[in-house]
Amino acid sequence: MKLSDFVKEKRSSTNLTQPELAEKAGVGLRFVRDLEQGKDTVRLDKVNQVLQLFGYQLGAIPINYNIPDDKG
Amino acid sequence: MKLSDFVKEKRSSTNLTQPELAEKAGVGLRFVRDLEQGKDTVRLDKVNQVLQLFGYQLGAIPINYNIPDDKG
DNA sequence: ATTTTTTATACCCGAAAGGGTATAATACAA
DNA sequence: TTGTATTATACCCTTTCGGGTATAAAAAAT
Repeated sequence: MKLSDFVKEKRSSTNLTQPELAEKAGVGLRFVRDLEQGKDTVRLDKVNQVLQLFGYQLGAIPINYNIPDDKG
Repeated sequence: MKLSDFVKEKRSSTNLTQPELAEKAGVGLRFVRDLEQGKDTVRLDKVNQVLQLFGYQLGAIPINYNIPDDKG
């Protein structure tokens, strides 16, 4: 799953708007938008600030490896 | 496992020097060094260029979740 | 110990990320 | 349709990443 879609999905399942997520994560609104639009030149630490809100973080995973979701 | 250690380990298990890895990945030598030194303000796309050489990529993983290694 | 190889730190600089903000576009509700 | 809420795009500006390079430190080899 693409990172951009992952963030979108987690955000909407948490009922957060982009401005709310930005504030909670401590990043700019512009960053949240770039991230959800799939911009891949974003900074690692900023991405992690966002993911941390959902209990996730960036890590190296084998290509084509699927991370199990929260349900198992 | 920390990303910096992951890269170091993969690189040395592939018998590559930092300059060699940089060239193969298409990034600068400075970047490889920053990455292995644990700098967390690096760019996502550049990290992926490096990880791709080892068959890995960055992805959102649950905090405290351990990715199985190549052996299974 | 000495030489060679590899890695770490430091500097300069162009390019671009990211924040703020404004506006347009879209989605949604009434 | 009209009005509201949310998201997308665009601009300006400051900060800094990342490349190149040089030098120092460390590691490895002889």
